[in-house]
Amino acid sequence: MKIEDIIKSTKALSLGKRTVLNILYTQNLVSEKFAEVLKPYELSSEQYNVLRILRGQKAKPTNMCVIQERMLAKTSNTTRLVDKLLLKDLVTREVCPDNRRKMEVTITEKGLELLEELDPKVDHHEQLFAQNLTVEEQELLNDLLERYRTI
Amino acid sequence: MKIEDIIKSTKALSLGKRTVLNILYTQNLVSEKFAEVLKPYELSSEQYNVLRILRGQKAKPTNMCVIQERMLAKTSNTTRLVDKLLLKDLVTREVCPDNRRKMEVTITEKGLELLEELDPKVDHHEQLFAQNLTVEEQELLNDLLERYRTI
DNA sequence: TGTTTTTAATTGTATATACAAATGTTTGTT
DNA sequence: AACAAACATTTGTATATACAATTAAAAACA
Repeated sequence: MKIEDIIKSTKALSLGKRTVLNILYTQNLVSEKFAEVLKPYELSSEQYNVLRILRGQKAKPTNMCVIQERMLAKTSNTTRLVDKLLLKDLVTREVCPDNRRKMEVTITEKGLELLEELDPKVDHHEQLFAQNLTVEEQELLNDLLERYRTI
Repeated sequence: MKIEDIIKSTKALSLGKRTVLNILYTQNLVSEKFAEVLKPYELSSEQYNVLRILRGQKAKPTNMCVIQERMLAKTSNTTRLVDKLLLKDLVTREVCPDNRRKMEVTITEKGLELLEELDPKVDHHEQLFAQNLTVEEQELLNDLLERYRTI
């Protein structure tokens, strides 16, 4: 569906505006579908993202600021996200012995198991959209986005 | 910058995952820059979006549900957004005389003036990104996104 | 050593989003 | 007319984001 029809615009949009709106709307749709995938597990996409980062660290303890810099949205609030994960026993948090300002966050066995259970569902979500384009088209889309966002 | 470098991924990502992350990250960046444009006017992007929709209605009174369906994020809370705009005298809200369930929201002169002042700054924001691609590439990007999100 | 600066994380406040429930109005049905 | 169903909006609660302020520890330095 064309973006003009989606926002029911009365007049034609400039190319620049159309591109911005298309990116915003596509992201909305992808995020919405992803939230549906996570919903049965009572996990928000931001919480999932933190777990994913912790697993990427090979389950080594990870500081708050490392988590923050690896998150897509340079969020302000890693503390409160980790709080939520702690309540569910998906991570542990301890004061770093070398530097007592830092916290060491580690994914638990339970957290790893949850991610493993989610892996195929996350793959499926990605394929839901990817299947609409050929491999070449996907590569092209990635390339265009990467160049588009260069400031 | 490649998406792998941005999230500092230790291992290579699948094409499907890369595309999802690229869309999420690009939208984040575009939205972040847009928030900067609006900040001096103490307007959030969602509030701007409501004003834009009301102007698109040629300043005719518009129901809450019409506003809602035209918003990119099928948000739950048009009421509270309109509340904020009311406080700033950018819109008016009255009970619809034909159907007392409905509300008629109208952009004020002050709201229209604010949008006019913003127009060139919004255009500039769009161009900031658009200038990185040729017209043909932008058309291609729009086309790929549109097809990608088809469920 | 004592003071200042920087760093890491947390907390507070305002705003926005998701979802469910509630309110009030209109429409449809018997 | 009385009751049920549908509709339009609002409200409540939990979560997330943006930004500023605060706390505590470490590093720099006079």
